[in-house]
Amino acid sequence: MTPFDGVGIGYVALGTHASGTSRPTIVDVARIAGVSRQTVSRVISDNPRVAPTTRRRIEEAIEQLGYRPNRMARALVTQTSLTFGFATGDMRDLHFGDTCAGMQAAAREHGYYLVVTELDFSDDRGMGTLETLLTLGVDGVAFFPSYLDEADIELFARNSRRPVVMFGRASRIPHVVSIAMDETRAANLVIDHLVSRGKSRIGILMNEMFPDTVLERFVALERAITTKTDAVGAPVEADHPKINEGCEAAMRLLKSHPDLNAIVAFNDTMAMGALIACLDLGLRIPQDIAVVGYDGIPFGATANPPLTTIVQDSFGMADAAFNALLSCVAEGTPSEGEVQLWEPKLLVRESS
Amino acid sequence: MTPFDGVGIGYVALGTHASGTSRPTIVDVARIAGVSRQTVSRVISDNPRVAPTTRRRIEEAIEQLGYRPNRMARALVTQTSLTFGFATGDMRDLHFGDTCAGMQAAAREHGYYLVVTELDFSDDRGMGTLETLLTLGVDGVAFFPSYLDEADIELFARNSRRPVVMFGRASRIPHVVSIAMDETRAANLVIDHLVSRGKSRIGILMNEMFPDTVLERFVALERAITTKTDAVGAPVEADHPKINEGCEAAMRLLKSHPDLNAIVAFNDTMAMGALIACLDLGLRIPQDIAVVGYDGIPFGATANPPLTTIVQDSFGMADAAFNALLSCVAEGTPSEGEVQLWEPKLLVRESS
DNA sequence: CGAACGTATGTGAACGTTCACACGGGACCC
DNA sequence: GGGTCCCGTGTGAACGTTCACATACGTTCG
Repeated sequence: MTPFDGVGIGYVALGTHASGTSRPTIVDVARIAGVSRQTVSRVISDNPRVAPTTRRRIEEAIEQLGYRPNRMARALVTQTSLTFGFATGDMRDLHFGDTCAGMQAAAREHGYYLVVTELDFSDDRGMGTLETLLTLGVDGVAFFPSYLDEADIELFARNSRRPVVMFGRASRIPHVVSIAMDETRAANLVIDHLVSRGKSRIGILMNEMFPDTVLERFVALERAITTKTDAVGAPVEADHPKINEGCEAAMRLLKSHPDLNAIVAFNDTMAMGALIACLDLGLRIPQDIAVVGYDGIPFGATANPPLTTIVQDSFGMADAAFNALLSCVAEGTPSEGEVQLWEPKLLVRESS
Repeated sequence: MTPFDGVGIGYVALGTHASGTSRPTIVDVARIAGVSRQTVSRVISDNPRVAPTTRRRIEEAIEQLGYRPNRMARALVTQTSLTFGFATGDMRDLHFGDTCAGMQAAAREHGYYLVVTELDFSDDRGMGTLETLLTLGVDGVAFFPSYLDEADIELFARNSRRPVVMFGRASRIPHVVSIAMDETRAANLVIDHLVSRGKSRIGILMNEMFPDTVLERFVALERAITTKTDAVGAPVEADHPKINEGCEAAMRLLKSHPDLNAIVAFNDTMAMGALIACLDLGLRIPQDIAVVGYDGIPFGATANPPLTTIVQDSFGMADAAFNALLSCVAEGTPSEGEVQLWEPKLLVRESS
């Protein structure tokens, strides 16, 4: 059928992989090249102290055997794996995706490797996953804290004895570098913009998950609303940060507060749900009601109408996270923690 | 400032992590519990052959030290890491995201661990990344082949000596399980539907990347069009599978073929770009032109108008991939390869 | 009552690599 | 010509764990 039929060179006739035959080791290479393991080790770690002819012979042996050094064995002795871990709440959230891509790119550039995993909240709110990452031998961890609170994170940073970077919350936690958007600034951008459009009866759609992370955004928005409009605080509905739930939450919000003329959502996904709800209710966007989201995901541009949103430089923040991990590895983690605050931008489209 | 100020118990006054102090090992636990390493080893691997009192003493020592077994050391001797690797072209593609989430869920359920990475195409079309995954010690690999061709994949499967699952291409490659949607069936669903709507002048928007993967979809569509309409083949434009590029490709397509009354795009993201292009050109959707995508991403529902799309059960396919890896580990990889063909569904919305 | 067995625990070796150090030989210098 | 140095290479130990086997001590049974 395929051009590959009957190839299977080197396999026993069992019909399955000859899994007993394991990969070649450094000793195999050494034997073929007629040198000791250490000399091979020097070649694969680019140590210049090897004679050119020997080096060539070893390289040929490596090529011939298809040898690749075993990272685990190497990590076991060096206590260093050139691997960072990245943990996120939901791989499918595009904001996480951008961050992940940014870290991948930075890692690649520096010869590092990135291991990505989803936090399992049921395992001690996610702590279990982080711990497991460590046992995999990563040199440092960056993560979105999701359900973890400050005490969890500090405990983890202390026990891990590895650099730890946290995204999305601006808390100064010992031994932890946190990288977050300036929520106060973002809230001011949003509310100033809405007020300038004549919208001052503003409702909020929040994420019901990740209480501590969400709180910063919510508090900042409420404060901005109280400061810049006649209202004291704002009505809020919380739900999952997905389209359908965003739609339902917006429905509830508009039912209980029919006088609203603007909705700010926790993220673009919820905001797009809110757009659907508003159109369903026969409201014109933005004349009757304005909708604003957070994150700047590309699909916001295809929404009906295209969505106004707070854009954060996820890619740049990820790059910063990687470099923070790297410099912690080199110079040690700052014991008092460190907070990097990133500037948000408001991307005005037709929904406001 | 925070309630955690001045905690730093156990840290030296250098202002940085005491990175010299490494994590506790099995020997530390053994010493504290007054037993040998092997007895501790038995406890952490749930071996029943340990006296209850001893077990409790050891468990206390583990708790007290915060001991976690080192996966790498364990993998080094067992040659088994309970970890599978997953490699994808673009973390941000939602179709990949669903697959990744599905594998994570399955892995979790079986006590396995999943390591996710993006393929670095510049490193031997992605082979480098796959090889690196292996050196990390995974027990098997699932991946989207992207730029890899059949020869690459077969070579990798042969050299890896580990189970390999490939997504998205229905090729029977020795030692490889491939899991793919039935492209012929999908193409027939799309074209039948369009024809039934009176659309028979159909253009195609393809992904310019990943030639071999894209080819199956393209060939299936062209064959269906030739079979079911008067046309012989269909005009096609290729570009990156993103919104902007989808929009531009659609513009080019409609400029060179103004008579088209339907566009089928490689994925929903491109299709949503096509929607924008059509609206820009003043075409009514679906009256003047119908648009159909592939993948069934949730944002399709928020597009203007909501997008008709081919839905594949990414989550289920991911689950199947995990189980295939698991059974290969247990029973050996089938030497002739195996193809799992999954049934697509057509989700009709307002764009067609 | 001694052999046979079972149960709880310990010991040496191994996994694949690097580190610290040792070794032999040639070049250089006084 | 002997000391010093550098260069290329090799050796034993170590990383943290499990495996295969050994040991010590009961208990059971003919």
